Amino acid sequence: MKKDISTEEKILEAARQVFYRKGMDGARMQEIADEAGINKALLHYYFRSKEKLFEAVFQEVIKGFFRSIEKALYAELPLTEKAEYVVDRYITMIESNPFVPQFIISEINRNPQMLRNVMMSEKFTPQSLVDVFGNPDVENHLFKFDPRQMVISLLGMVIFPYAARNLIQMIYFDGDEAEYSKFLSERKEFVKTMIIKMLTA
Amino acid sequence: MKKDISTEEKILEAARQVFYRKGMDGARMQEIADEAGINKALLHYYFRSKEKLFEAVFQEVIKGFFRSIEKALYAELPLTEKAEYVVDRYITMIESNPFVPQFIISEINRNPQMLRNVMMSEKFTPQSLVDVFGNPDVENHLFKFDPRQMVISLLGMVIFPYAARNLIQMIYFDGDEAEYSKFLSERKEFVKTMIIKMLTA
DNA sequence: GTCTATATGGCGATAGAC
DNA sequence: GTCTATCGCCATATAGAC
Repeated sequence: MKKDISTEEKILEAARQVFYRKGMDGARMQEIADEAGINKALLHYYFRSKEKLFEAVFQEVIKGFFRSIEKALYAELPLTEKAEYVVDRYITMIESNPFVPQFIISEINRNPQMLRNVMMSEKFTPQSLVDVFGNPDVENHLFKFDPRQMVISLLGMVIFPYAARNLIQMIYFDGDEAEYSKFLSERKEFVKTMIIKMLTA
Repeated sequence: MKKDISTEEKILEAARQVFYRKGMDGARMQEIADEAGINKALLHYYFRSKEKLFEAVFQEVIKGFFRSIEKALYAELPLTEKAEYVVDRYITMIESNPFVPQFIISEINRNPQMLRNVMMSEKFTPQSLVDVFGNPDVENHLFKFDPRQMVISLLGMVIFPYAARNLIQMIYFDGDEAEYSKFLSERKEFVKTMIIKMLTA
């Protein structure tokens, strides 16, 4: 049934856009319907309720987010190169979904149980990112720190500029969108350089 | 009029708590009234509308956030020590308001204009944090990078663990709150060390 | 200033025709 | 599967007594 899939996809795509902008509580079913070019009642036909629709979108986003960097984590590379590779993949991925970080951070608190469910349903192995920095087969000076400190730092450096985009853009770039985009495009190189510095004596 | 101030303060405090947990759209005036131990109608007596009440809370939070680190920025210290001092102050401040980062990130998108207004009404000089790293009177190897790259990195490393607390806690700490708190308490030292590494050859 | 009671509008959800 | 019409509730906001 081509028609079915097409409509369901249209709804999910529209819902994603609206939920990105407004969040679960701020979003309106009418707005999603308009965005999808269909009637409001159809949303309830495909997904029973707003809550269910949101869960479907949230699951989809979370899954995509984690899967997209999994490959980089298992690459057979020495520590520093692997770290560079991870940063590269991560930023590239966010660049193509720039609203995801803020969306996730905003919605996490609303229903932590939902996040747990998504994590369970898929077999996420986030430990592997820790392994990248916890691997002791390379000379480095991080032993006195929990390797997760490095992981969180990497994630913070990569994600924060997107999660807090509007704030940063206004404060440090006078609201100039183009200038901030340029800044972000130069950031990949900077973060790579800094991660390597952090990993070496 | 002691009574007036007391009630208004009670409302603001209650509103802050509820808005932290639920956000602007998720919050209910009834819940704020209950939290403040007063009647719902009183909220409208003191603040005309939910929107106005939220703006008052948001302004207050933003102002407090920026002011609290301003002192550290003007300290007369050499680059590395100043950077350490800033990190220290920042984390200490967030530790006493751990829900603020996520709150700000979540609400920024809703109404960027409001943020602009707050920035205008106060005379924020965020440039000073850039000056910390842009100061060329110290030997360092950052010249080929925009000093704002350092600023955003520092902020990301400091803020991200709080903004994405629930997510990180679940993924990397198996949901163990105590363990994550311990992790955070060790983080101040880690970030300081890393910032210094990033600033030196 | 603070309360109770009520108006008003909007939103999620459903009924039912096609 | 898709639409129009409508229900029923709930949240913001106001009226008005005290």
